[in-house]
Amino acid sequence: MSTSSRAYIAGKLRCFTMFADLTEGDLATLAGLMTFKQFPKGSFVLVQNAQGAAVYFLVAGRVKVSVTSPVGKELALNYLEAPAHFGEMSLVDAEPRSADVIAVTDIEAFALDARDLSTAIQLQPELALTLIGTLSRRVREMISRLEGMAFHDATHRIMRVLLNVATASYESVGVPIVEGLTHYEIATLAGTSRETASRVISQLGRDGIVGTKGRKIVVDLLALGELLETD
Amino acid sequence: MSTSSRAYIAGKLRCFTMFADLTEGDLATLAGLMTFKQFPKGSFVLVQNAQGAAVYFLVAGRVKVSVTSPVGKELALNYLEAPAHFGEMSLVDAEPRSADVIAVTDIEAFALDARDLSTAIQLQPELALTLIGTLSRRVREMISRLEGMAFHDATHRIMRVLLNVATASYESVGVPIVEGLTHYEIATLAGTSRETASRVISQLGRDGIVGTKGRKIVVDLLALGELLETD
DNA sequence: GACTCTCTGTGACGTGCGTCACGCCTCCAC
DNA sequence: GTGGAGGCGTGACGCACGTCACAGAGAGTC
Repeated sequence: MSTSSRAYIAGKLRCFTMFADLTEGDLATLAGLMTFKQFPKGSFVLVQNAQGAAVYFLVAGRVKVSVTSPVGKELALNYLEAPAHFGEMSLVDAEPRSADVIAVTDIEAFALDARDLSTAIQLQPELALTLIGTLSRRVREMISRLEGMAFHDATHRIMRVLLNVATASYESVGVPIVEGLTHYEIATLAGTSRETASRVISQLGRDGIVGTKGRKIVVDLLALGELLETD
Repeated sequence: MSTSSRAYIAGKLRCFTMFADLTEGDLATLAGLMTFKQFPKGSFVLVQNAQGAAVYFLVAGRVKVSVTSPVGKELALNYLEAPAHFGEMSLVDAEPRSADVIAVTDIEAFALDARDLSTAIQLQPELALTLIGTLSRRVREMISRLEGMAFHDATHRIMRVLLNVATASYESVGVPIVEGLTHYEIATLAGTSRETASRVISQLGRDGIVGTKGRKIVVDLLALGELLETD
């Protein structure tokens, strides 16, 4: 790999907080372990049940993590935005990939092979802790999704999805809005059908909890939050 | 802590493969970081939403990991048998416990506080990898549970629970049997009601897929496995 | 053995929501 | 603009399963 592309990788890696405090030299070495990859919008970055043992550090774009049933039903596990990493589960065990990762936009990522993980961890022990942290967060998320499926009805789950997405949007952009997600995608996040998602959203509109401007949903965070408390 | 109790801890820790190759000295140091705890059958080892930042190394007994809804419905996430560890999710982030851990039998465990984690990892870097491995496995399990809830009906999920438990029993004892679990507990593992679990099990009995001897269920692994394939 | 407590089996009933069906929007391409 | 494809809204129907209810079986205690 050329020195200049290493410098390019190194620059991108700085965006990850876990690498922010590395020396130039260490960062360059780390960069040398990684390979740069690009995927067009819509392509599969990882596919469920395939072999593969590499973490991906997403530096540009947006991906969807999801699983699909034999009969074609889809359940979305997560949407990730750069900077983020995924695929870390294959690092230690040799199990096949447990979900699809699909590029929602054109994306750029760096891949770190499992074989180089221990080298990377020696360079930056913090990496191990970051991975543990990410995995912990994921287990927590999964538990709360599972609780949702086991304890709450579809209506409730749709509302929770809207609240989460709108809250995230409020925190990053300042507006509590859901956009760029179709009703189908909202449904896959809630583990229910497109029709049910549509019905719930219409009803929330009628109740004045959300406003639907064209294909965007503006959420009254307080009202929706309250509604979710009291059921 | 006395030298003798350290030796006792060290002995118990040897049972964990990740500590098997440590020198006596390192193991003793590690043992010095841990505290020994006992809990009687039925008691709560960890409680959901409580603060707490320690991993527990279970050296004797059996625990149940579960979450409970506000209205008292229960969803079992896992049953763990010594040697196993739990509570590792609180090590890195400061989030409250995301599930209850309840002693199913009298248990003994060693607790390692999060503050001592980096010391422990320096002593035995393998520990970090083990934690990553455990967490990965848990994420996988959660994903597959979630798929179950989203894609399959209650009948199917009950059958899957029976198959898993019986298979585990077959591998450890040589007999494909489900025992020590009530129908209620099976239901909480499948995320359904006690009545549904009962009905499914009776029906499987009538179909000759399982035999119910008293309060034990003997499973025809092949037949049940086939039944789960073809739906 | 008798008593008690928990566990199990099964009927009846109601309903949430998945599915099918179909017409109307919205957005983009040209 | 016009056309087409995908997204959305809503009615109708059916059934899986949660819930209530109660009787019978097992297992542990005295």
